[in-house]
Amino acid sequence: MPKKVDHHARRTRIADALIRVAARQGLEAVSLRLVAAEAGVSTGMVQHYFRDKNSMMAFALRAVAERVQDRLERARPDALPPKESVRGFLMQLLPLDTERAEEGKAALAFQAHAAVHSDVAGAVLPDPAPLRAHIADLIRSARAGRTGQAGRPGAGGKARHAEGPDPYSAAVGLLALAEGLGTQILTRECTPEDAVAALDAQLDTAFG
Amino acid sequence: MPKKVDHHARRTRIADALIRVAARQGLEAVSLRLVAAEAGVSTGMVQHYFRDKNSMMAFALRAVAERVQDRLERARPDALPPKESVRGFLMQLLPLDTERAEEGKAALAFQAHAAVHSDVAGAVLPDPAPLRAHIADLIRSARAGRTGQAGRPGAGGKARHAEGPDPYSAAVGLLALAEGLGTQILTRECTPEDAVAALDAQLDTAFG
DNA sequence: GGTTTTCCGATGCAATTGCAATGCGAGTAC
DNA sequence: GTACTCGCATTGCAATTGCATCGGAAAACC
Repeated sequence: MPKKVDHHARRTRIADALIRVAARQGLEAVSLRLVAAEAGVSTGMVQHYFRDKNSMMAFALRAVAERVQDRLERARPDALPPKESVRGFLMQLLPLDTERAEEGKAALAFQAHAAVHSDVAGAVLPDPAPLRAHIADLIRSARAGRTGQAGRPGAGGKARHAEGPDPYSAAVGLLALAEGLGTQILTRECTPEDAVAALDAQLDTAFG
Repeated sequence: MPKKVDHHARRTRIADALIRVAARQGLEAVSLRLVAAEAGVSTGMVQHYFRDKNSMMAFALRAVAERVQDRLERARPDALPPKESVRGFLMQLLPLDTERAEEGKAALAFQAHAAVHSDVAGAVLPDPAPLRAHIADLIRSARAGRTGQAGRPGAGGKARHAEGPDPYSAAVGLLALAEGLGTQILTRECTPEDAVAALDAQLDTAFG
């Protein structure tokens, strides 16, 4: 048997180059040759690891999604009170530094791509439900804590009192809000300060 | 002097074709020939009305923005109570029917484009501040009304009591939320029902 | 050490791209 | 009626695109 190479590593390296190009010049500028040049490899190698451009795009799409997911995992300080924990999550979704801005631009480009090519997106993108459920649980536990009951994030028990919106709707809203604020920051429709203020305001109401 | 034609109408017709192509296949698929074919004209005519592809894209970018703006103007029922008025606005931003879904896909594609080519976007996109200010005023007037004072939407007076988040942050949040929910609907991350529920929940808290 | 199988660089090709150049027809001003 | 100018269709071209093909080189297994 011949040379043993880490296929996944090679593919990821190429996908990273693709993401960089997409973040800098948009998906329209993504071509086999340009991606290969950005990755510092030959176009032949790109062809070797991806049967065609579409599969390369699909892999990169998954790669951005995983990158975001990874950052969320890393920023999971379960020791903090629920509200601060959720705030930590959502802040990670805002493009507040150059690294996340680049990532956000790539993610935005891929969102547009996914909206049009829903077939590849559906097969590759992760299910957003678990994250929503986790945040909803944190909201529930925070409210339970405020009324004296011990919060049990995993139990999914229903709070009796309604001192705020339905936790699930609040979770969906918080995530969508972070995403919307993120794209508005990227398109300069919104300053980072206003975005953080709006997010904090929404956090305050969601947690009662 | 020769034939007299409505330049703006021609350009708009071409831009509409571009938007249709972008909504169906994404901005990557936009080419002079395809847009011309979609518009039912020759590529020569497209070249006649747009010096190059970039200026055509810029014009189309402005066209989508104006289309959204027009729908918002049309859906401005000032007779309704403030909360319902704002709800009417925000609902128009959600892609709940096929027409708005198509428009939303095009808008999403252009957002990604604008995030990367901020120069053209900045020169062409409208200022989001007036809309935010209007919504913030509606929030203020609704709260004033609830404490017995007459609401004066244009006055911008500051409410003394804090029975909710800062109106400006609430307005920024509501608009960003609608945008985020809209893209999540388009990417199938979120059902329309969940989106409407999340939006209504947020409306309830914003208006106290 | 030979074999074999994977890796991947190089080249070629048909299709498509944005755009320039050319030409002409039609309609208006005179 | 004539001339002139704008409106636009056609054609051509260099560059780029995605992809197929070929060839060699390097490494693991016998």
